[in-house]
Amino acid sequence: MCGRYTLKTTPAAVMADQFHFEELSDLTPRYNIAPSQAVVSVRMNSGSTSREGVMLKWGLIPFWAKDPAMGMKLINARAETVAEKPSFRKAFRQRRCLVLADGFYEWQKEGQTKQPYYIRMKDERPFAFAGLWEHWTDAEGNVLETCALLTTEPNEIMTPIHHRMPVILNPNAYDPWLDPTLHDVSRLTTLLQSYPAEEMMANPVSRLVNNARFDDPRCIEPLAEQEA
DNA sequence: CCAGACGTTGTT
DNA sequence: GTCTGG
DNA sequence: CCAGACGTTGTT
DNA sequence: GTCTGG
Repeated sequence: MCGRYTLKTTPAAVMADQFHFEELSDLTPRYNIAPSQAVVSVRMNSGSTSREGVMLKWGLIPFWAKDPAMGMKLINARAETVAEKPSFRKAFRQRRCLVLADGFYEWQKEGQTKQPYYIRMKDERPFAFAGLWEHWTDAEGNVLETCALLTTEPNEIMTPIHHRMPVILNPNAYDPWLDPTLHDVSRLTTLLQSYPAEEMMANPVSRLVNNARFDDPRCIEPLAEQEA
């Protein structure tokens, strides 16, 4: 699954260039992005063909939910079942998005303890998780825009670490994934592959990352295997 | 008909 | 909102 | 995802 | 054990 990630060396202009959305102003480097926080995403402008950058709260609240606490559970959606699940299917059909990142963490179980790993591209390029977004209105009429990240089978680099991994979209999948007129489930599902392991690298990191309040470059410092 | 769930990961 | 279970 | 709280009465 | 907060 994916429950923490980074978005660090990403000046707004570079992100706008790579992902083609109107520039967001306040991009500060992040080393420990956690559920419930505002995350940088890209979606289609409603009623137009252009992309827009938007901050979404991580943890999807279905539009029909009575209690927004539901969002604390729905941080991930399984790619294999997302088209049918009541909590996700409408968003899967109508509200797909990119969530921008340049690395993510997974915890490997070692007996009673867990070792965090940091996973990123070998060339350090930012990438896009496949996401869904939703809007929810409370009793006072305040609107919350929330999102969830899709997960899939692990690739060769992830298999020793964890049995799920986030869906990282191939750049040529951005357009169809974001296209609100595309509703063909099999075409959409085809986009949700495990990203090629050859382009990725993983290394153990300090347990400092465990604490979501610790948002610091030390989260991603490689740890030698023997001291892991 | 109404009531209650609606999710993932991981654990057993 | 929509489906399942009673 | 992990960390940390999980309670009341009464005081400041 | 389970829920909330980050």
